[in-house]
Amino acid sequence: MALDDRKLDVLRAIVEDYVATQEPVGSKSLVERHQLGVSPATVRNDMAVLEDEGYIRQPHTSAGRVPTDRGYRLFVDRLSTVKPLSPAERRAIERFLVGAVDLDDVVHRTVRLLAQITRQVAVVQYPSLARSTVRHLELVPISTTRLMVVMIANTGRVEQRQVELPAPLDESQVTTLRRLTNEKLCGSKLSDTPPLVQALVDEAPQELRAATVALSTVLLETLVERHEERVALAGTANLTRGGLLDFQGSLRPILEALEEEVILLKLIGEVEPITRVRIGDENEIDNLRGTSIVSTGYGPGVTIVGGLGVLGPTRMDYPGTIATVRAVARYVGEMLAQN
Amino acid sequence: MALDDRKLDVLRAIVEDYVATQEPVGSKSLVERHQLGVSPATVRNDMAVLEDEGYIRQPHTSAGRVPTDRGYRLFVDRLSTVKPLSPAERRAIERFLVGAVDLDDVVHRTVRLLAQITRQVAVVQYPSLARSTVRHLELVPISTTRLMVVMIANTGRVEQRQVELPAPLDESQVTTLRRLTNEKLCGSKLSDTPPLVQALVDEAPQELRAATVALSTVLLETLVERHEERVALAGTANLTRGGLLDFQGSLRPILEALEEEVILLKLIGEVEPITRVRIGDENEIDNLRGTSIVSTGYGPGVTIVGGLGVLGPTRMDYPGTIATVRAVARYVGEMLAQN
DNA sequence: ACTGGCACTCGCTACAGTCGAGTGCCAAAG
DNA sequence: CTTTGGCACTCGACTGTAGCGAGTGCCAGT
Repeated sequence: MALDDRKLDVLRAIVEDYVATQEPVGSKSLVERHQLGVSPATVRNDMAVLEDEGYIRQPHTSAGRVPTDRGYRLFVDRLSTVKPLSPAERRAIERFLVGAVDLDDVVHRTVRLLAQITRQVAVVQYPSLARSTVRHLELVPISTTRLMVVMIANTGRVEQRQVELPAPLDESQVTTLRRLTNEKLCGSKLSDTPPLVQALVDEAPQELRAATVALSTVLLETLVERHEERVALAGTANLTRGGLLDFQGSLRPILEALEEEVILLKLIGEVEPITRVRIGDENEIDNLRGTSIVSTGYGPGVTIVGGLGVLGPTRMDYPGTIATVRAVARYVGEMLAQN
Repeated sequence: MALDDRKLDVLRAIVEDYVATQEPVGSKSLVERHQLGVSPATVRNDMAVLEDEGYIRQPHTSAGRVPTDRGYRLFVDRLSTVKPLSPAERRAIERFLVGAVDLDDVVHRTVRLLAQITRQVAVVQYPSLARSTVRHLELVPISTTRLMVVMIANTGRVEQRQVELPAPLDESQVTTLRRLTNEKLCGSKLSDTPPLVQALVDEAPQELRAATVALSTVLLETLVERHEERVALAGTANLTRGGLLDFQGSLRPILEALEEEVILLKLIGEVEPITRVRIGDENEIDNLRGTSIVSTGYGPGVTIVGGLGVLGPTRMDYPGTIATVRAVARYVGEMLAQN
């Protein structure tokens, strides 16, 4: 049976009430709180249909109805209207982000801000190295056989790593090496570096050949393969809101999942600027079924350099959360564009 | 009334049993599990005294006894013997830390290791900048009026910050400025830099005067005053062990406290190599009364460059935790000494 | 197609009763 | 003076019963 407009209205009302009260909602209280223009009995019939179709369910035989993941999905896709942020919220975002002093600062402020406004767990990915270009490579001698390589990306990220040289280099050799690497790599996207690094080795003068080999290993390993991506997390305390009613009582698996950077990256490591909503079981991570995740990409201008998002109970205020996540992503993009 | 040896034995037995079972311990089960050589009635008398003195208490009138903070304190100070780590644990520590590739890596591995072994929340402070010396200062031109300052400390930490110049500088001027700053600051302790930075400004050639002023502001602000200290955290999921029996049911305040870097620093920002144990109410942070914290300093050789520690329920295995924290600190020190 | 009425379900709360671990006290023994 | 066995008492945990009420499904009537 198809769902007519009124049934959709009923579903919307159920979602809204349940999100607000956190209690299963019955037919009577529904008609009281919303102008549906029909009697409780009619609503009950509609509810029976909605339940048959899998959009809502009863926790116990004689209790009210609760939306299912499928119900939330329908709500998000077709029933909710975007809720614009209040001017106060906009101002709060701006005030909070202005004054950030370096990339670390921007990311930390953003993640805290997001957690605070949405009152949920917030995750922000650092600008992805894969999508950055090399601004400068610095080689700092630590001893005659040891260099510290510092890479500065155009997104403001700075990565460092030590490299053990097979043979000692003197000051002028380091200078040459520094010039060569910078000439070769500056301005290129990190994901494009492997062939360039190889060319660097091939073209190096004989005396620097061994050193460039060592250097190239470290460059490839650190900048392309390894932990490459970083994330910041905030607002875990918000998981305890709703006194363990959400998350069926056990925060354990959620906290465990949140400790894994890899998992966080999967959640919010967006490539597209699209805002994505994952509801309950739609989630790929087993530990996080039972939670919903709203994520989006951000970046200066139209290009995307990283993702951010929030995680909360499936019973969350989707319109509000989506609006906030988008707004914060836009502001962060503007912040980055200024550098 | 003074506590004779047997009363101390009884206290020790109570602490051990309670830590193991997590249930109030009664006189009968005590004599069953320990060879005290006396009857339950005698133990009861001793318990009454211990309770008068404030070392133990009854949750309910007709329940067994539970140690108080004061009881744990006495236990830690006088009754517990250091529990040496098993060879397996030692090997696990070594295996886990070997292969760390840069400072970030060392810190992350350490904090996860600590959380895993103790099965509690672990906190590790990055080597304090105040206790580091400057190894190198790099100035990277981003535009003609903008520099990125990258400071590399001897502990491996790298901090960066952008500085807006009052007037454009050309390449050679930047080189001069770089040479001057490095000559002045390299090798000196960060806490000693303020006068040196001032001298740098005073001695700068006329044409670079304005630039050094801008630079000095940023240097002082970033490297000395600002977020200077960083910490890593892991194992929050361990808070949920013991199914909310610890922490009287609410993780909220604890998670909130753990989100504040300032608070974490207070907890483990040790200056001395002494291992410190804070039990329950001894804690200065209100949100964390009800938890215990074991912390110690670490560093290469005898000097201390940072702190690390764990946080758990007052009902924790103190001897084991203390031994682990110390061992991990020692290994981290050795790792750092190798750089 | 909608509505009012009605019987039914079932979780929640309150209350009473039982059980048992553990205590405090006391008088007797060492 | 310390230790011990005995004993009455306390009180939380658990169990079973009963009443309440929100909510449902169904059905007959409009």
